[in-house]
Amino acid sequence: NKYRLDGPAVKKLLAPRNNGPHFIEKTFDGIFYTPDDLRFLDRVCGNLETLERPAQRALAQAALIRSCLKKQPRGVFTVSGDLSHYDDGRRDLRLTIEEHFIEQVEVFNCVVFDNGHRHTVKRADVFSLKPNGVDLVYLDPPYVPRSDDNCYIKRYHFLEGLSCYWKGQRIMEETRVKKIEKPYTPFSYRKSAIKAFDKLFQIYRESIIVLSYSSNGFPDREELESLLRRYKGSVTAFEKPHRYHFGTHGSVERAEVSEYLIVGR
DNA sequence: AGAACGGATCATGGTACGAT
DNA sequence: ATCGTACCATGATCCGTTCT
Repeated sequence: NKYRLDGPAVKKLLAPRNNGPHFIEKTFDGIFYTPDDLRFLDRVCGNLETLERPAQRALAQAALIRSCLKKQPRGVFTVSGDLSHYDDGRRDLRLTIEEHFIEQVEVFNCVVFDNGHRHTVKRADVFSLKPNGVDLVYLDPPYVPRSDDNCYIKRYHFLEGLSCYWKGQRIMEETRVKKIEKPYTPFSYRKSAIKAFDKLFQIYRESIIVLSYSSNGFPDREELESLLRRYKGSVTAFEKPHRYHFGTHGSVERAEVSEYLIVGR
Protein backbone atom coordinates (compact mmCIF):
# COMPACT_ATOMS: atom_id res chain seq x y z
CA ASN A 1 0.00 0.00 0.00
CA LYS A 2 2.77 2.49 0.66
CA TYR A 3 6.38 1.27 0.45
CA ARG A 4 8.35 1.87 -2.73
CA LEU A 5 11.94 1.23 -3.77
CA ASP A 6 13.52 4.60 -3.10
CA GLY A 7 17.10 5.71 -3.80
CA PRO A 8 18.70 4.18 -0.69
CA ALA A 9 16.90 0.86 -1.24
CA VAL A 10 18.06 0.64 -4.86
CA LYS A 11 21.59 1.51 -3.77
CA LYS A 12 21.54 -1.40 -1.33
CA LEU A 13 20.30 -3.76 -4.04
CA LEU A 14 23.02 -2.75 -6.48
CA ALA A 15 25.87 -2.70 -3.94
CA PRO A 16 28.91 -4.83 -4.81
CA ARG A 17 29.49 -7.90 -2.66
CA ASN A 18 32.60 -9.77 -1.72
CA ASN A 19 31.22 -13.06 -0.51
CA GLY A 20 27.95 -13.14 -2.38
CA PRO A 21 26.34 -16.22 -3.91
CA HIS A 22 27.26 -17.43 -7.44
CA PHE A 23 24.60 -20.04 -8.03
CA ILE A 24 23.08 -18.41 -11.10
CA GLU A 25 26.41 -17.61 -12.70
CA LYS A 26 27.59 -21.20 -12.22
CA THR A 27 24.38 -22.94 -13.20
CA PHE A 28 23.28 -20.97 -16.24
CA ASP A 29 26.60 -20.06 -17.85
CA GLY A 30 26.20 -20.43 -21.61
CA ILE A 31 22.50 -21.17 -21.27
CA PHE A 32 20.78 -17.86 -20.59
CA TYR A 33 22.12 -14.29 -20.73
CA THR A 34 25.68 -12.99 -20.55
CA PRO A 35 28.10 -13.72 -17.66
CA ASP A 36 27.72 -10.08 -16.54
CA ASP A 37 23.93 -10.42 -16.50
CA LEU A 38 24.17 -13.64 -14.48
CA ARG A 39 26.53 -12.06 -11.96
CA PHE A 40 24.15 -9.12 -11.66
CA LEU A 41 21.27 -11.49 -10.83
CA ASP A 42 23.37 -13.21 -8.14
CA ARG A 43 24.32 -9.85 -6.68
CA VAL A 44 20.78 -8.47 -6.45
CA CYS A 45 19.44 -11.76 -5.07
CA GLY A 46 22.17 -11.72 -2.44
CA ASN A 47 21.34 -8.13 -1.53
CA LEU A 48 17.60 -8.73 -1.18
CA GLU A 49 17.97 -9.61 2.49
CA THR A 50 19.48 -6.19 3.21
CA LEU A 51 16.02 -4.67 2.65
CA GLU A 52 14.05 -4.80 5.86
CA ARG A 53 10.57 -4.33 4.48
CA PRO A 54 8.99 -7.43 2.90
CA ALA A 55 7.02 -5.18 0.54
CA GLN A 56 10.25 -3.69 -0.76
CA ARG A 57 11.78 -7.12 -1.25
CA ALA A 58 8.68 -8.16 -3.17
CA LEU A 59 8.93 -5.12 -5.45
CA ALA A 60 12.60 -5.84 -6.12
CA GLN A 61 11.84 -9.46 -6.96
CA ALA A 62 9.01 -8.46 -9.27
CA ALA A 63 11.29 -5.99 -11.08
CA LEU A 64 14.03 -8.61 -11.37
CA ILE A 65 11.68 -11.26 -12.75
CA ARG A 66 10.18 -8.83 -15.24
CA SER A 67 13.68 -7.84 -16.37
CA CYS A 68 14.59 -11.45 -17.10
CA LEU A 69 11.33 -12.03 -18.95
CA LYS A 70 11.81 -9.03 -21.21
CA LYS A 71 15.37 -9.92 -22.12
CA GLN A 72 14.58 -13.54 -23.03
CA PRO A 73 13.48 -13.94 -26.68
CA ARG A 74 9.78 -14.90 -26.88
CA GLY A 75 9.71 -14.64 -23.09
CA VAL A 76 10.10 -18.41 -22.71
CA PHE A 77 12.92 -20.42 -21.19
CA THR A 78 12.74 -23.45 -23.45
CA VAL A 79 15.39 -22.00 -25.79
CA SER A 80 19.03 -21.57 -24.83
CA GLY A 81 22.54 -21.00 -26.13
CA ASP A 82 23.03 -18.84 -29.22
CA LEU A 83 19.80 -16.94 -29.69
CA SER A 84 21.09 -14.44 -32.25
CA HIS A 85 18.62 -15.56 -34.89
CA TYR A 86 15.83 -14.24 -32.69
CA ASP A 87 17.31 -10.75 -32.82
CA ASP A 88 14.82 -8.54 -34.63
CA GLY A 89 16.46 -5.34 -33.45
CA ARG A 90 14.20 -4.66 -30.52
CA ARG A 91 15.47 -2.66 -27.61
CA ASP A 92 14.58 -5.27 -25.00
CA LEU A 93 17.23 -7.63 -26.37
CA ARG A 94 19.97 -4.98 -26.33
CA LEU A 95 19.64 -3.72 -22.76
CA THR A 96 21.59 -5.39 -19.98
CA ILE A 97 19.52 -6.94 -17.21
CA GLU A 98 20.78 -4.17 -14.95
CA GLU A 99 19.38 -1.53 -17.32
CA HIS A 100 16.09 -3.40 -17.47
CA PHE A 101 16.04 -3.64 -13.69
CA ILE A 102 16.44 0.11 -13.19
CA GLU A 103 13.49 0.67 -15.54
CA GLN A 104 11.33 -2.04 -14.04
CA VAL A 105 11.86 -0.72 -10.50
CA GLU A 106 10.16 2.49 -11.65
CA VAL A 107 7.39 0.53 -13.38
CA PHE A 108 6.61 -1.39 -10.20
CA ASN A 109 6.95 1.67 -7.96
CA CYS A 110 4.15 3.23 -10.00
CA VAL A 111 1.69 0.47 -9.15
CA VAL A 112 1.89 1.06 -5.42
CA PHE A 113 -1.25 2.74 -4.10
CA ASP A 114 -3.44 2.67 -1.02
CA ASN A 115 -7.14 1.86 -1.33
CA GLY A 116 -7.59 1.60 2.42
CA HIS A 117 -7.70 -2.20 2.49
CA ARG A 118 -5.17 -4.81 3.52
CA HIS A 119 -4.21 -7.31 0.82
CA THR A 120 -2.57 -10.69 1.04
CA VAL A 121 -1.01 -12.99 -1.51
CA LYS A 122 -0.47 -16.72 -1.14
CA ARG A 123 1.37 -19.18 -3.31
CA ALA A 124 -0.25 -22.50 -2.53
CA ASP A 125 -2.27 -25.45 -3.75
CA VAL A 126 -5.83 -24.17 -4.28
CA PHE A 127 -7.21 -27.16 -2.39
CA SER A 128 -5.23 -26.24 0.72
CA LEU A 129 -6.83 -22.79 1.14
CA LYS A 130 -9.80 -21.87 3.32
CA PRO A 131 -12.74 -20.77 1.13
CA ASN A 132 -14.56 -18.91 3.92
CA GLY A 133 -15.66 -15.30 3.49
CA VAL A 134 -14.77 -15.00 -0.20
CA ASP A 135 -17.20 -12.80 -2.18
CA LEU A 136 -15.89 -13.74 -5.60
CA VAL A 137 -13.26 -16.15 -6.88
CA TYR A 138 -11.62 -15.67 -10.24
CA LEU A 139 -10.25 -19.00 -11.44
CA ASP A 140 -7.59 -19.24 -14.11
CA PRO A 141 -6.48 -22.87 -14.11
CA PRO A 142 -4.07 -24.44 -16.60
CA TYR A 143 -5.80 -25.67 -19.77
CA VAL A 144 -5.58 -29.24 -20.93
CA PRO A 145 -4.94 -28.93 -24.67
CA ARG A 146 -6.79 -31.30 -27.01
CA SER A 147 -3.75 -33.44 -27.73
CA ASP A 148 -0.64 -32.14 -26.05
CA ASP A 149 0.69 -31.20 -22.69
CA ASN A 150 0.60 -27.72 -21.27
CA CYS A 151 3.44 -27.28 -18.83
CA TYR A 152 4.16 -23.80 -17.57
CA ILE A 153 7.24 -24.86 -15.66
CA LYS A 154 9.05 -25.81 -18.83
CA ARG A 155 8.55 -22.29 -20.15
CA TYR A 156 8.99 -20.31 -16.96
CA HIS A 157 11.20 -22.51 -14.75
CA PHE A 158 13.94 -19.86 -14.62
CA LEU A 159 11.55 -17.26 -13.17
CA GLU A 160 10.09 -19.75 -10.71
CA GLY A 161 13.61 -20.59 -9.54
CA LEU A 162 14.62 -16.95 -9.37
CA SER A 163 11.65 -16.15 -7.13
CA CYS A 164 13.14 -18.38 -4.40
CA TYR A 165 16.79 -18.49 -5.52
CA TRP A 166 16.21 -22.18 -6.35
CA LYS A 167 15.97 -22.96 -2.61
CA GLY A 168 14.27 -26.30 -2.10
CA GLN A 169 14.09 -26.90 -5.86
CA ARG A 170 15.75 -29.85 -7.55
CA ILE A 171 17.31 -29.01 -10.88
CA MET A 172 17.00 -31.65 -13.61
CA GLU A 173 20.65 -31.68 -14.59
CA GLU A 174 20.07 -33.74 -17.71
CA THR A 175 17.92 -31.05 -19.33
CA ARG A 176 19.62 -28.53 -21.62
CA VAL A 177 18.03 -25.52 -19.93
CA LYS A 178 18.42 -26.81 -16.31
CA LYS A 179 14.72 -27.05 -15.61
CA ILE A 180 13.22 -27.59 -12.21
CA GLU A 181 10.75 -30.40 -11.68
CA LYS A 182 7.19 -29.97 -12.82
CA PRO A 183 4.75 -29.68 -9.94
CA TYR A 184 1.71 -31.93 -10.24
CA THR A 185 -1.73 -30.45 -10.82
CA PRO A 186 -4.84 -32.47 -11.60
CA PHE A 187 -5.96 -29.65 -13.93
CA SER A 188 -3.33 -30.60 -16.50
CA TYR A 189 -4.56 -34.10 -17.29
CA ARG A 190 -7.63 -35.45 -19.04
CA LYS A 191 -7.90 -38.22 -16.49
CA SER A 192 -8.28 -35.87 -13.55
CA ALA A 193 -9.40 -32.44 -14.83
CA ILE A 194 -13.17 -32.95 -14.58
CA LYS A 195 -12.97 -34.24 -11.04
CA ALA A 196 -10.70 -31.34 -10.11
CA PHE A 197 -13.16 -28.76 -11.49
CA ASP A 198 -16.02 -30.41 -9.65
CA LYS A 199 -14.08 -30.30 -6.39
CA LEU A 200 -13.08 -26.67 -6.93
CA PHE A 201 -16.64 -25.54 -7.68
CA GLN A 202 -17.90 -27.42 -4.65
CA ILE A 203 -15.36 -25.78 -2.36
CA TYR A 204 -16.31 -22.29 -3.57
CA ARG A 205 -20.06 -22.91 -3.85
CA GLU A 206 -20.76 -20.05 -1.39
CA SER A 207 -18.89 -17.50 -3.53
CA ILE A 208 -19.51 -16.01 -6.97
CA ILE A 209 -17.37 -18.12 -9.30
CA VAL A 210 -15.73 -16.63 -12.38
CA LEU A 211 -13.84 -19.12 -14.54
CA SER A 212 -11.50 -18.23 -17.39
CA TYR A 213 -11.16 -20.92 -20.04
CA SER A 214 -10.70 -21.46 -23.77
CA SER A 215 -12.20 -23.39 -26.66
CA ASN A 216 -8.78 -25.02 -27.02
CA GLY A 217 -9.12 -26.71 -23.67
CA PHE A 218 -10.63 -29.82 -22.25
CA PRO A 219 -13.33 -30.15 -20.94
CA ASP A 220 -15.43 -28.09 -23.34
CA ARG A 221 -17.61 -25.14 -22.44
CA GLU A 222 -20.79 -27.18 -22.23
CA GLU A 223 -19.32 -29.61 -19.74
CA LEU A 224 -17.86 -26.85 -17.57
CA GLU A 225 -21.23 -25.09 -17.47
CA SER A 226 -23.02 -28.25 -16.44
CA LEU A 227 -20.44 -28.93 -13.72
CA LEU A 228 -20.94 -25.42 -12.39
CA ARG A 229 -24.75 -25.84 -12.43
CA ARG A 230 -24.41 -28.57 -9.81
CA TYR A 231 -23.61 -25.84 -7.30
CA LYS A 232 -24.94 -22.61 -8.86
CA GLY A 233 -28.51 -21.61 -9.77
CA SER A 234 -27.43 -19.11 -12.40
CA VAL A 235 -24.66 -19.81 -14.89
CA THR A 236 -23.81 -17.42 -17.72
CA ALA A 237 -20.93 -17.52 -20.19
CA PHE A 238 -19.23 -14.78 -22.16
CA GLU A 239 -17.22 -15.54 -25.26
CA LYS A 240 -14.57 -13.59 -27.11
CA PRO A 241 -12.57 -14.52 -30.21
CA HIS A 242 -8.82 -14.46 -29.75
CA ARG A 243 -5.82 -15.12 -31.93
CA TYR A 244 -2.48 -16.20 -30.53
CA HIS A 245 0.59 -14.77 -32.14
CA PHE A 246 3.29 -17.37 -31.72
CA GLY A 247 2.50 -19.55 -34.69
CA THR A 248 1.55 -17.25 -37.50
CA HIS A 249 2.52 -19.66 -40.28
CA GLY A 250 -0.16 -21.62 -42.11
CA SER A 251 0.12 -24.89 -40.22
CA VAL A 252 -0.86 -23.34 -36.92
CA GLU A 253 -4.46 -24.37 -36.52
CA ARG A 254 -5.04 -23.64 -32.90
CA ALA A 255 -4.11 -19.97 -32.99
CA GLU A 256 -7.74 -18.95 -33.54
CA VAL A 257 -9.71 -19.65 -30.39
CA SER A 258 -12.60 -18.44 -28.28
CA GLU A 259 -11.85 -17.24 -24.79
CA TYR A 260 -14.58 -17.91 -22.23
CA LEU A 261 -15.59 -16.27 -19.02
CA ILE A 262 -18.05 -18.52 -17.22
CA VAL A 263 -19.89 -16.99 -14.28
CA GLY A 264 -21.82 -18.88 -11.62
CA ARG A 265 -23.83 -17.11 -8.92
C1' DA B 1 -1.91 -45.92 -29.86
C1' DG B 2 -2.33 -42.21 -27.15
C1' DA B 3 -0.20 -39.45 -23.67
C1' DA B 4 3.62 -36.99 -22.14
C1' DC B 5 7.98 -34.94 -22.68
C1' DG B 6 11.77 -31.81 -24.37
C1' DG B 7 12.89 -28.33 -27.01
C1' DA B 8 12.23 -24.90 -30.93
C1' DT B 9 9.33 -21.66 -33.18
C1' DC B 10 6.44 -16.70 -36.13
C1' DA B 11 5.19 -12.71 -38.86
C1' DT B 12 1.46 -9.44 -38.33
C1' DG B 13 -0.22 -5.16 -37.00
C1' DG B 14 -0.34 -1.37 -33.67
C1' DT B 15 2.02 2.60 -31.73
C1' DA B 16 5.39 6.23 -31.01
C1' DC B 17 8.23 9.41 -32.85
C1' DG B 18 11.23 11.80 -35.95
C1' DA B 19 11.53 13.53 -40.73
C1' DT B 20 9.47 15.90 -44.41
C1' DA C 1 -0.53 17.24 -41.33
C1' DT C 2 1.40 12.94 -43.34
C1' DC C 3 4.63 9.60 -44.03
C1' DG C 4 8.21 6.33 -43.00
C1' DT C 5 10.70 3.76 -39.86
C1' DA C 6 11.77 1.39 -35.68
C1' DC C 7 10.14 -0.91 -32.02
C1' DC C 8 7.77 -4.59 -29.89
C1' DA C 9 3.72 -7.41 -28.05
C1' DT C 10 2.09 -11.58 -28.92
C1' DG C 11 2.74 -16.22 -26.44
C1' DA C 12 -3.38 -21.92 -23.04
C1' DT C 13 1.56 -24.15 -29.89
C1' DC C 14 4.06 -27.34 -32.85
C1' DC C 15 6.88 -31.20 -33.72
C1' DG C 16 9.68 -35.17 -33.12
C1' DT C 17 10.61 -38.59 -29.84
C1' DT C 18 9.95 -41.42 -25.77
C1' DC C 19 7.08 -43.49 -22.42
C1' DT C 20 3.15 -46.26 -20.78
